[in-house]
Amino acid sequence: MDAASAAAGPSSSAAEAAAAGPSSSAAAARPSSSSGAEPPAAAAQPPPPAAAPQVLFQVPVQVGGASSGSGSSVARACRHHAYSRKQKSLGLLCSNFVALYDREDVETIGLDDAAKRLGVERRRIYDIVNVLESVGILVRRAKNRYTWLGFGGVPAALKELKERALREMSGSPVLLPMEESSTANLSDDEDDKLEDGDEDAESEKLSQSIDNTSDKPDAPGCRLRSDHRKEKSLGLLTQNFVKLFLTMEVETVSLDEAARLLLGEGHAESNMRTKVRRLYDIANVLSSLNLIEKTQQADTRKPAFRWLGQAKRMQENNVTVALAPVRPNKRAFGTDLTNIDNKRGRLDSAMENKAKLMQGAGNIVKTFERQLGQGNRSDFVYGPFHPAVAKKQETDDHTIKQKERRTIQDWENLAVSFRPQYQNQALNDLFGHYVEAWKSWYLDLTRETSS
DNA sequence: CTCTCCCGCCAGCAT
DNA sequence: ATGCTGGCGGGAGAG
Repeated sequence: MDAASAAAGPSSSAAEAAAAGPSSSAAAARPSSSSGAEPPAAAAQPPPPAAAPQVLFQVPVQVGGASSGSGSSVARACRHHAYSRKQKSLGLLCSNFVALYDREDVETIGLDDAAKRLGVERRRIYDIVNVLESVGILVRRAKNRYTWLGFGGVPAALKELKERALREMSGSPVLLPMEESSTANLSDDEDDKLEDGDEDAESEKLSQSIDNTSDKPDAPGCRLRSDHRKEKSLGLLTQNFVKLFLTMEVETVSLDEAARLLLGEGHAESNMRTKVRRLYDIANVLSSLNLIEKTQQADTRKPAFRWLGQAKRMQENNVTVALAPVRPNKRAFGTDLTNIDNKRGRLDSAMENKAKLMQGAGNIVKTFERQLGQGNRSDFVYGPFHPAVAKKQETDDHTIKQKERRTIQDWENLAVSFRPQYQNQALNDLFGHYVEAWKSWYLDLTRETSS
């Protein structure tokens, strides 16, 4: 009740409606509940390599394939052990999804078909598909129909995402003239504005909703709903989450921080929770894609995610097959470790350095709030934030005194008007501060080095 | 206890 | 009207 009411209040109109149902439904829905159809042989299992076109996944677990008639004996025998969340995780489902479709002969995917084959509800497929689309692994073609692009599409998608992010940051007005007026009347937390122009190839899902209102370029009323909804889409959230990694040098981000960054500060707590829940979903599938991995922050031990950036698929036997040069010690989602990272040589080879980065990342929000509170001071320096471009190894011979400086050329062009355009005020401002800080730092540096 | 995150209701949009 | 999408948050499993 408390939760329900609390949730209902702050959130959107749709929220309370949902709030009403859950309790009852949830109860019935739980574990190996009844609810009509027997939960099929759960999710998943890595399909045989040369899977026949009609692969039907089986439960990888002890529960046994217990397909139809509810494997009475077995099921009952270990009833309470029968249900395991892990077997139904989005991550596992994603792995199976990929295993099922990542073949040359696959090109279009039907959601129903996928759901059936994987033995899950259609709803879950949407989750998977939305994030996969965000990273370019597939594209929505039509209702119920997606085209498989495969991992080959990832690099391009990431590149695109990164470019878009940088473009947004560089001040090029990305679009949405009418956004804010619209969100105003929606009682909902208008925390996040709306962002990118999203007419990029891969994100036609988004353009779709824009199409039908196309005739009137400035008819705010119409787009509102869908836009508002779109703003919160898993797909967009995925993209923004990824952008976080692509545009900042911070390697590790806790979902908490991510949520805050993506949400802004107006966070209505319940809102934060929701966002974090979504981020968990996203992180799970991104993890199964090996785009990120779970670790923990050096100092806090707080769980966080590290960007790997090398999408690769898992082989049935759980052996990961790299599609591109990947860095060594890989880790499966969920495992923890101390972050040892041999990827970037000297830059962060030092633990302290790393810890410091993390420390800074952890303080982003607080710092940001402080900044907000006292108007826009522009001389604040965000240590941990360095545009990802910086990773580029430079062979250039600059008069670089400090290691950080080595990446300057990469950013030079951005220096001029490094202005974020994230749809939410907080992120926007955050970047703004960062950029301002960086700019002045950069100017100082150039002044001092070149003269 | 907190952290994770599965689950399915149901709103909103497309057909 | 029907069907497709997918936001959402309850609440249970895992730690």
